[in-house]
Amino acid sequence: MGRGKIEIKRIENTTNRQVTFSKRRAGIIKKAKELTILCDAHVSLVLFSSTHKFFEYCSPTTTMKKMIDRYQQVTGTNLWDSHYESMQKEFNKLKEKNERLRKSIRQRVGDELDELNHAELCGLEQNLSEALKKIRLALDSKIKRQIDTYKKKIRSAESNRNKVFRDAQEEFNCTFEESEEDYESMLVMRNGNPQLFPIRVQPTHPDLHERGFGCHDLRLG
Amino acid sequence: MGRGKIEIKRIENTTNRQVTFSKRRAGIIKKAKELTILCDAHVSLVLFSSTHKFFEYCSPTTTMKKMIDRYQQVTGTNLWDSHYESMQKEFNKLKEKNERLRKSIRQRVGDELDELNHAELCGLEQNLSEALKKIRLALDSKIKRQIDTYKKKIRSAESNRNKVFRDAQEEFNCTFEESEEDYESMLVMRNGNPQLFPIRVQPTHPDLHERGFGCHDLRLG
DNA sequence: AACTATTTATAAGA
DNA sequence: TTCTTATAAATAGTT
Repeated sequence: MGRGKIEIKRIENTTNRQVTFSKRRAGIIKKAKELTILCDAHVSLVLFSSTHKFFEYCSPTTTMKKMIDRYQQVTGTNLWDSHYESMQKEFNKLKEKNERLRKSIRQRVGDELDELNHAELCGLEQNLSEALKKIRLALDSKIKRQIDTYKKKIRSAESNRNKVFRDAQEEFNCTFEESEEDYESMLVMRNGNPQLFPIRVQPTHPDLHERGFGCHDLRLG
Repeated sequence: MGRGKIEIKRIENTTNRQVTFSKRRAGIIKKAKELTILCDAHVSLVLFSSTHKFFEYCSPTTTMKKMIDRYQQVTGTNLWDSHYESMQKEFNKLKEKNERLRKSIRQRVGDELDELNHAELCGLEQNLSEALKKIRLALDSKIKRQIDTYKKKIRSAESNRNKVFRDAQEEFNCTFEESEEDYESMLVMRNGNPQLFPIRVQPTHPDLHERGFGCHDLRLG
């Protein structure tokens, strides 16, 4: 379309090439606009000239980003992933580690033991039984500390009672009879429920089975 | 350019619109190709029809990814960032989960128990003691199965020995004296080391302490 | 950048 | 969809 027919091959004359680029660039962008309007289409067009000048057109009904997202959905390529390959790798490594940890916990809960060989099973048994010892020691010392704390509190309450008792005797200038029953009922009134801190005798507490442990979510997320 | 001039506005007739899209799509892609060749340009063109059909053209001298990368460089927009951010979030979530799992394992090994309250400690104790029961059951049944297997092998070896013995008697047409010592030594020779499969008597195996379990890498990676 | 002869694209019809 | 063809539009070469 012009004064003469041209062959479609690289225009060697630089000036001529640039002029043609200018003309045809305007032409193709006009075509893109018309296609957008006439046919209700979404068009994105990116141009770089041989001199690295940049031009673009994108249908006003969309954005470049949306077009690229759609492009990826449709073509199945994932340009983001290749761009962040190293991060993706780290992500997958972490996922794998996560799964191994979950598996380890599952085995420590007593599931999926089939996958372990004899030595591993022995190791696991040994490991758990030692952990159990530690946990029982920790539990015992915790309870002892708690008992000590309350013994102290009781002693302090007792001495306070004695003081009040003496003050009362002084106040009324007489002597009260002191019975064990009075003492017990007094303590109960002070501390509320006297059963608040039961002492652990059995190593197991079935009522606590579902609390805190044994309810880990072992799915991958 | 056609039998009649048309106004540039949406073609309401659906069929007509699709036909026009087809024709003009071919036209614009041809123009893109020509621009690429004539002017040594880089062109990328993405099209979606009103019926969501996808078409593309990209100069063979480049790729869609390169064009998008260049586009971002030139425009200064960073389309990757939003993707990067969401990925980073996911990554951190995964890391947190990972740390929680590691802590759980550390507590199941008997470390960092201070951070647990009384109820949690009881729960953990309960949980581990039940797991230990399961593991011991699994270990016992594994050993039983192994013993059975070797009993069978021994029986089979024994019957084979008897057969050989009879064959030999037949062969030489005479009777051999059969002693327990011969039998034992024969078995030893057949099976190699007769101590290969020691039977587990004690529930713990201190020599296996460091094998397979108890050596988890609990650092974050 | 403008002009214009010509080629090319395509609207409408088959 | 594809082909045909009259006509509109794009543009090569020129000014």
